[in-house]
Amino acid sequence: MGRRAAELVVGAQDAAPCCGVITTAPLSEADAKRLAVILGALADPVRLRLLSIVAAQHEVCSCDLEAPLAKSQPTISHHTKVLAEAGLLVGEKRGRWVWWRIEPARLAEVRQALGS
Amino acid sequence: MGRRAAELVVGAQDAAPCCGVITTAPLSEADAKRLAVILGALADPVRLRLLSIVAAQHEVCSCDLEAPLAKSQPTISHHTKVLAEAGLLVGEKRGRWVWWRIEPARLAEVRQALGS
DNA sequence: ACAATGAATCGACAGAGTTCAATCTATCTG
DNA sequence: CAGATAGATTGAACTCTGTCGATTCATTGT
Repeated sequence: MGRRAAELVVGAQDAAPCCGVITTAPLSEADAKRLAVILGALADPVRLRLLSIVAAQHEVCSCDLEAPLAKSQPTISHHTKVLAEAGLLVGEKRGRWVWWRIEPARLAEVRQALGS
Repeated sequence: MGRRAAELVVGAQDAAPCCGVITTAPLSEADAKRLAVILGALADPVRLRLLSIVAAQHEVCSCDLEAPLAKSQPTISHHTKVLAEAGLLVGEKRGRWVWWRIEPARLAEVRQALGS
């Protein structure tokens, strides 16, 4: 490996299309479950604020989230993991740091699933 | 009271404007908490399917939800209550039955909170 | 190689959420 | 009024989730 900082995308998802529109036709159990996981990732005050902080700054280091969210390092790590697994956040490891950014397409999918 | 079936709206909410847009600026703790409650109401496979069934039929009786969702009567009652308290569902009691319908404005609020 | 540092993982614990049987309440029908 | 029925409430069992201290892993700089 070179000395150059590796650019490694963390938490990249298949980005499954995910689910139908709930106001159009009855959801299948599988679609409902998939959508519920994503909405579950959003349904937490700390994660919502985390997302909003990242969105406001375009890109944020994990280390810069502990203070504004007033949570411990393991807790921040847990929340970023949940959001990344839901495809809402993408992390890029640069050296010792992980930089996070929003995945706008995923958020758009959720909005669409919630009725065009 | 007359013999006529009372038309009583169940679970009507203040319909608080609820929250800012998460992709615009950091959310306050209060806004994050409010939005998390609504998203939490959505973050369940049974409730998502319940919503989609109601939306597809415009209006549905509680009694007609047990079979398609394969849940007990108390469980259905619990879920409709959660959704009504979140302002996503509105119930109208007519005689022995409660008829539920979607509150599209609330769903629109959630979509807006999730980005433009 | 070694010390320092940012992040992930593990283990434990408290609090919240889902589910259903049993029960209670309200309403309709005979 | 009595019986039947739709829905709400209660209580208990079980699972899931958020949180953090301690630890481990990965990377950087000396």
